[in-house]
Parts: sequence; C-alpha cells; structure tokens
Amino acid sequence: MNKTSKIPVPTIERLALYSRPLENLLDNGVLVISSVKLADLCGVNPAQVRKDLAYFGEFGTRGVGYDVQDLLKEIKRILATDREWALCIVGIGNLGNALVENENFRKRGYKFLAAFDSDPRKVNRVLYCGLTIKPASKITQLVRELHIEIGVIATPPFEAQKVTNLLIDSGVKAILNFAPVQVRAPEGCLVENVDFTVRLENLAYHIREPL
Amino acid sequence: MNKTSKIPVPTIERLALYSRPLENLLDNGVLVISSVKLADLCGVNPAQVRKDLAYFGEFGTRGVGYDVQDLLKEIKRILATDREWALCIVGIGNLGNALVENENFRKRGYKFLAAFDSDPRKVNRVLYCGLTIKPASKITQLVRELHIEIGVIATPPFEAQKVTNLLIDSGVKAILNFAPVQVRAPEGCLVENVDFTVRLENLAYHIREPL
DNA sequence: TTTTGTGAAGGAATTCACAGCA
DNA sequence: TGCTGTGAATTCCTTCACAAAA
Repeated sequence: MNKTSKIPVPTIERLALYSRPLENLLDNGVLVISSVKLADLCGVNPAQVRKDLAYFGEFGTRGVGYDVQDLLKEIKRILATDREWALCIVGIGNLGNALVENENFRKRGYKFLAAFDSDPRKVNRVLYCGLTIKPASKITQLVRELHIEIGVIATPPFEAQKVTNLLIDSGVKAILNFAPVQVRAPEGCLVENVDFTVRLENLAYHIREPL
Repeated sequence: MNKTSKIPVPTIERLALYSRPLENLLDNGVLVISSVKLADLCGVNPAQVRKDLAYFGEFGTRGVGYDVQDLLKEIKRILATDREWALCIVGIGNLGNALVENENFRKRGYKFLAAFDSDPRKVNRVLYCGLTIKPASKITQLVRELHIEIGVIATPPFEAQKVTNLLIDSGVKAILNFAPVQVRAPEGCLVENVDFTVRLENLAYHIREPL
C-alpha cells in the first residue's frame, strides 16, 4: 500500500518536529510516550500526532503508547535522515559561513562536501570545518564528482537565480535558498526559500497596533 | 469594518512575499502590475493575490491592475514595515553574528539595538555593526531601557527556553528563535521557531528514494 | 482501563468563474 | 475589452469521537 502521494505537506514538517523531543526522551531513558504527551511537547493536537504517524504505519500499541526508540527510528526512516546527505554551499559570507560550520546539520547527516564563492579573495581560504573555498566556476565539476544532492545558497540576491540554475544543471535534486529572493526551479527540482525577514514581518504584523 | 480577525495566517506570509518583487518593479520604473503577473513572479495563483489584497481594501483598478507604488505602500502599512522595529539578539556565535550584521534586516527597518552573550570572553567585544556585546545579565535592564519589541535567539538549544522566558519577562512582544528547539511562550507572547534542519528534512523526504 | 487508529465532521484556505467596473 | 473583487465550489487539513486492541 503506497499512501505516499496523498500525504499532506504539513505532516512531513511535523514529523521532523516530533523527532526533536523524541531524541531527548531517548537520551533521558524514557521508553514509551503517548500521543497526548508528544503532542504537548510539540504544541500540536494529539489526534494530529496519531494521524500523522498513521499515514506511514501502525507504530503504537493501544493502551500503551509509542516505543520511543522504535518511533524515532521509523521517523528517521521516513524522512531519510537515517542516512547521509551530500551538500554544497554557495556564498561564504557571514551567513554562509555560519551554515557550513553549523554542527546541527552535521549531526543530522547533512554533510557539506564543497563550499563555493565567486570572490577571488575568498577562494582557497580554508574554513574551520576543513573545507577549502572553491571558485564558483568549479560548481558543475565538483557537484558531479562528489555526487552532491542538495545545494544551499547564501549568496547576495542578484546571484541566487543564476546559482540555482547552475546547481540544477549540475545535477542537484534540491535547493535550500537563504538569499532574500524567491528563486524558481525548472520542473523536477525542489526549492525551499528561507527568508528571515518574512518571518519578522509576520511577527511584526501580529504585534503591531491594529490598523 | 475590521476584518483583521478573520485574515488567514498564510495571507500575511504572502503579503511579505509580494512586497519583494514589487520593490524591484518600483526600482525598474514599472508603474502598474496585474494580479496575473504578480502571481507569476511569486509562484502563486492570481486569484490568491487578489483575495489576499482584498482582505484589506480595494487597491486595484479594474481593467488596469495595481499601481506598484501604491500597492507597496499599502502592504508596508499593513505589515507595519513602514516604521522601525527595535530588536535585540541573544547568542553571538557564527549564526548570531551573521544575523546581527545582516543588511536585510536593517534595510527593512529591523534594527538591532543590543546584542547579548553569556560567554565572558565575548562580552565587551565590539561588533562590526558597532554594537558592543553585553552580558546576558543585562538583558532585562537593556530591553526595558531601549524599548525592545522583538527578541532574536541564536543560543545553543539548552539555553533557548531560559532566554525566551527572560526576554518575555523583560517586555518583548515577540521572539524569533533560531535555536534548534521548539521554545514555548506563555500566553500573549508570539514565537516563531526557525529550524533549518526541519527545512532540510522536508527537502530530503521529497527527493529520497520512495519507501 | 488506557491509548491507538480512523471514519466522519468540521474548519480553513485555495481556486473557480463570473459579475462589475474602468 | 481587460482586469479586479468576490460569492460559490472545491480542495485540503485538522479535530472530534469512538470502535478496536492491549
């Protein structure tokens, strides 16, 4: 039975959310958790938790709850975070540097195998994580050689679309874009645009004086 | 007529999205834009654009479209980005530094007035943007003195909830949290959790080999 | 009894399709 | 004619409420 095609996007986002407290519970030796408790930890409705999980199988035991370790393993399997992913980053400014050095990515299996910048003054600099910054002209070659699957963009906005196209032509399957423009992907390639100012504007709207 | 209470959250997010290409259009001397073209630039449905805008008034001209300058002004008024917002940041690691130095925030009126870190080695360091890092013990005092409205958190995860509580007690109205934990806000205070790894896991799910 | 898994109900957001106006 | 503004239809997601199972 393949239900994959009808799974709501928000469900996927929440699976990632559920895995965070589950990791803590596992570390703290908690063996079993109910949908009510997990929901509470994540700030969602308990029925939501059960329904989200039920899309993928029957992971719980009625009258008992979910085995923490099993559930975490299942979620990781579903999200494919039980394996390593090959990433590259383009644009090593303050933000790009913070991303490439970020331990959270590494801990979850997201490994940066290459870092690019178009600024000749940055090329050949060695990053704290050990990577050497390569010129943007090497993107296609290295993405192919290293089998990079996800490209992270932290360039200035005016370069972001060009870099996106280049990465996609080179074979990456998805783009995580931090440049403050909406980049477009040709069909078949996935793009996530992360714009911090959009989040701030959202907050500002809700706390501002009413119109 | 106050429709504010029934406005969908996604509508607010999209208003921020619409404003980006509108700024470009304005810079390029484009005077008028149709919902179809704006929708195309943002990757949404044209009816969506019209409906979103219609929640707040009648900004367009039938048969013509929307005046770019007027529309942008209206959106900025709605989102309250036609004024300045006082921010502080807690946690000056790589990411915190990248955020506080980020020109995009400044350009949109989000001004960091204070930066905090609990690491004594960082305290008193002067940042590129001119701010001096203050000890976390000064949070309450400075947030009050500077009338800081939004707190940005870029601490390690285990400190994030404590810092959240402190900021809220000190009077901030909203929190933008970059620490990879879901922080909880007591009632009345707004929190946005931005977790990059959640975005990556979302991408990974969609490009992985099917289960 | 407790808690899952799930059909049904309810609610929310998107898209359609067209009336209304320039 | 061309494009907005909007009720109606549709789609999508969440929550309820309870049967089934341990």
